[in-house]
Amino acid sequence: MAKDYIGELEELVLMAILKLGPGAYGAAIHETLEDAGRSLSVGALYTTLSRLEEKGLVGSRMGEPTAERGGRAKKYFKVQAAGARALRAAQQPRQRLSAEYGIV
Amino acid sequence: MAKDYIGELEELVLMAILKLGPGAYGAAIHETLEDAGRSLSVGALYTTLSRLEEKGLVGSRMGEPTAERGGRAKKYFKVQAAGARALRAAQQPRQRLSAEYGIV
DNA sequence: AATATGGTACTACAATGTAGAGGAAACGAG
DNA sequence: CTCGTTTCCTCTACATTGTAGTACCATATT
Repeated sequence: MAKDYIGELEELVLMAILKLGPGAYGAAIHETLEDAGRSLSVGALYTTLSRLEEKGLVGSRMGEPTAERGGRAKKYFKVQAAGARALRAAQQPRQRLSAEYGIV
Repeated sequence: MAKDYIGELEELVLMAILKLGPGAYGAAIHETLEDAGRSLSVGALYTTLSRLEEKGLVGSRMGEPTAERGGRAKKYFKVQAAGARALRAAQQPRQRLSAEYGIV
């Protein structure tokens, strides 16, 4: 694994998926991030999701269309083992640095 | 302030400077990051430092040459108020997301 | 059938991350 | 006093991530 660092957004997206659990699909993830204070466009999110999927950090499955107005099929995402690992790896240096003066 | 997100490396560099305090110069920062488990080339570090300086997140001053073998003048960096703010801003969404399932 | 709604995909460009090679300055040994 | 060694900074070029806008699709309402 030559390159194992993920970016800032990628990290947040992974966390949002974990938080949402089984109900993690695009729009919900977007809302979660906005609520957390990280504003971004919907397009930016899907691009990031695609890249995470390419790298094997998240997996996805298409859901059934719901009976709501505009109920298009949702794409549900979940964090793979490799994704959880990448998340931990991303957080480690920060923890080591912050531990010493408590800025976390 | 249209764009106020900083990247993963930028964040770590800011933290390393804070940790080192007055003794924060290139090589020391590099060593600190390596020790924290974030390996990177020296070139990558200086590029990042320049960009942080351009953005006004860090300031710098040239030191006096020391009396060591090869004791060339060092460039000392410090985190500006805007840098500390950016650091906090970068950490906020992560905290809000992680608070709920404790992955931090 | 037309439009509103909730959702995903594509495209193109900006910002960050990355490393390598290349100076510049100071010291010690000859 | 000049040469190699050490320490440190700068420049260049390219890869990866971040960003938003726009297009697109399917269903429900009217």
